[in-house]
Amino acid sequence: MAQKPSIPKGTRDFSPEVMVKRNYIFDTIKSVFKLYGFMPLETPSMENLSTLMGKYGEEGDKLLFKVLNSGDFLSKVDHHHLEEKNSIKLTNKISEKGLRYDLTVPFARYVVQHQNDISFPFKRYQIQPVWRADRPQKGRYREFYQCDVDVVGSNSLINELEIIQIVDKVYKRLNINVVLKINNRKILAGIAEAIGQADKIIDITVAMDKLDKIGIENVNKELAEKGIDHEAIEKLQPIILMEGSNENKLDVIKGILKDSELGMKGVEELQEIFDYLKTVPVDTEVELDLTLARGLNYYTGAIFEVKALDVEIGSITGGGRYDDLTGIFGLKDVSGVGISFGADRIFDVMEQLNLFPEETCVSTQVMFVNFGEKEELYCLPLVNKLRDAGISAEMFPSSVKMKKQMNYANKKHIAYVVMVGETEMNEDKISVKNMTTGEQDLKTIDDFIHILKE
RNA sequence: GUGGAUGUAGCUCAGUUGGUUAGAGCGCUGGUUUGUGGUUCCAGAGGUCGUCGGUUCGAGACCGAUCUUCCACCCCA
Repeated sequence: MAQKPSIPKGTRDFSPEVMVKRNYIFDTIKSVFKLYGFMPLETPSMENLSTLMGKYGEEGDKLLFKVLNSGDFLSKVDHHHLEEKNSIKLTNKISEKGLRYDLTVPFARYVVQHQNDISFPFKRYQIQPVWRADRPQKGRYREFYQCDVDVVGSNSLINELEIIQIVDKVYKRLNINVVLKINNRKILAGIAEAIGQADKIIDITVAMDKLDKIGIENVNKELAEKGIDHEAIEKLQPIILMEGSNENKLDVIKGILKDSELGMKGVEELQEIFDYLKTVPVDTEVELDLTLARGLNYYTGAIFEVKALDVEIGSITGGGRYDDLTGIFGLKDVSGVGISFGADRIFDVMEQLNLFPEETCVSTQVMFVNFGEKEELYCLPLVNKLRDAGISAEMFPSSVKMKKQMNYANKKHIAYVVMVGETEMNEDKISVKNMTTGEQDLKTIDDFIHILKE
């Protein structure tokens, strides 16, 4: 017991039962992505640290998993670096690779690296694990899967519309009730400008974003702690607490931002997206939330976040537009917009609400009981016949007690058990037992296949 | 990274102010039934009490360290 093996903190094994359900999520998401013309892409788990560092803010750098260099890496390090015991400086000397933190930055790197082979707009989806050296909590893991869709090389807000449609369709297919919150980084910047605190945009928006969680008093307290003066906080109140329809909010914010060129640009963008939205059926509620702030380190336009309505779990999907992500890697004027579905949290939501369809836990449809050598030889071709007909079937691999074989079938939720002994072989028929009703009757293999194919 | 809780059989949990061979339910194995699972009844296996160290005549209970899981902050999917 003491030597029981284990896995690192915040990582998980996925049992077959769980994998079937996870694949259901991945397949559903993938099918929607394909419907909108996105193509698959994969990038390595490891990137050069130079690609990753500085893209997620100071906090992000700390949460990067770094990979130690191979070989005798310490021998090349200067003595004074070792004696200094400065972890950050030393890290630069002994590690040059890191595990990816998200899929967006590696994607931007890919686009820049392969710019001559790509024709724009470039639409890709990517479903892979990412790693964060965060302290784990419920719904928060150190290794988790993201399902990203992005379009780069197009400024059109039709792309934003498509992202919203994808969110709508994915959650409709998964049967999860959600609200899609939308905001615009330019509006946030405009607000900061309008209250005379343009340089404090990050502090202001991060505090505003916590409204739902900590309430208005605490938001104001945090703003004051960050050095925002009373007058500015006062001006912010009507914005933070703004209610009403999207149109109303847009009208009000338009008035507030009328002197901010950038802010007005954001208002226009949102207006255009809402206009586009009127042309297609989208059932998901799209709510303009002026306190929404995400990915401020690289988003420049729209910001999206999706929350499940029936479960308390934080956001299950997030994204936005980034105008200059490829610029960091030397490719200017390539704007992108994308969104990321958090598969692990979606899983938790579906598990809690019992939304996985029954079929997802069914593996084998038909099991043949094994009665012995003679029967085995007789049944093997029959099992194969079922498989050829596209029916998943298996024969119990040894002629152990029947109770054990039945038990196996029962636990695996196998729908039918076929029994072929001496009597059946003489008649050239099989006994088929329906495991849900308990009914059992004698028929030919062809009749059985015919029934199953209906 | 900071602060706080937690850890006893495969699972969910009991275990009184430190005191003999640590319990229950579910699950598992076998039998009741040598061609019938999911329901009954009977029997059985399984724990160096997260790990390491300390206090004590004696520790599952107390102390320290470490790990896990969870919660808050930070940030985020």
